[in-house]
Amino acid sequence: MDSIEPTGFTVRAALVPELPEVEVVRRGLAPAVTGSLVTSVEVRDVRALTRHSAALGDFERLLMGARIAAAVRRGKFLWFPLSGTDTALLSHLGMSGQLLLRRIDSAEENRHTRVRLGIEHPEHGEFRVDFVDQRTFGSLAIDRMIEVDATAGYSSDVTGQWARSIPHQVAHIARDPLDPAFDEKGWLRALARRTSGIKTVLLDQTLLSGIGNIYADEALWAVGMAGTRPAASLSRGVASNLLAAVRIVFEKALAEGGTSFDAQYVNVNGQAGYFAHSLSVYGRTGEPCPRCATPIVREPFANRSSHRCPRCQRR
DNA sequence: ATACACGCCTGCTGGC
DNA sequence: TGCCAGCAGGCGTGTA
Repeated sequence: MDSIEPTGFTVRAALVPELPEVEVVRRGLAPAVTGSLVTSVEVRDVRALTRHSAALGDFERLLMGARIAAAVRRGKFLWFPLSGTDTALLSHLGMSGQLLLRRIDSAEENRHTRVRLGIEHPEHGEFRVDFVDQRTFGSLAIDRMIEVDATAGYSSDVTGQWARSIPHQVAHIARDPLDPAFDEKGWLRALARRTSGIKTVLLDQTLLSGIGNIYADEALWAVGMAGTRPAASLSRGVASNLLAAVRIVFEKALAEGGTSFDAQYVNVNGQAGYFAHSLSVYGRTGEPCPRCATPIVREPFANRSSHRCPRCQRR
């Protein structure tokens, strides 16, 4: 599925969705779903609802006939508040999830479609939204919104009433580094208390959200730091530089991901869900470091992998 | 409070 | 040719 050009730095692949990918999905869906009525709900695989609590009621019944008020994201969580209720349609794409917007009469089919929604927008007309997920780590749910203190903060790209509440399941997730209200000083203080490696801390969604294995490796390469370095050993200045690198990596990926309505239909490969990535170390084992040409190494890390330039990122 | 192992899941790849 | 181990890895849970 993933294809990597052997001589270049650009990867066109359906990699694990992290913050930029989820934000591209959000931007792609927002114009069609905002203000739309949910006209049909088809659950093809109940495993796609593992995040849904039956105690709240039946997923289909709660969603059918609802009107979507907004498309909101924090970190890798994306949700759609439902007008006139204290609930939202919540999504997490997991490892391989996609939310694909199609014309209602589109012939596009995917064998991993787990949930299909029909929606009707008052101006743009009818669409369907397919939740496609090969590895089924992703999930949809109807979740109750809980009020949040203005100072406790909340999410990105939201104004007005939707900034006052957050799905229950997202309450423990920290703001992401693109959120203007992200608490950088608080993050720096948290770093100083951590004995584990900086990469582990970057991946901790309760401290700072949106980073996964790919962008953690990329940001660490950008600042020339090994992920095993104890988090508490970073000076405030170095930690700030690392955070800046995370933001740059994210912004770059966002720019490459496309932000248009049409991006949901067709992308660079003509296959929705794919994404162009310019990666320096992730998945480039044995290839030359873009900075010093030393071969990139892959190392075991917490039951997965880390990619690192052994020269630029000395332990 | 913090740290870390584990299970969940499908499809592809490489070695024998 | 077939079989199987290994890999991709986010997140919630459980344990120390």
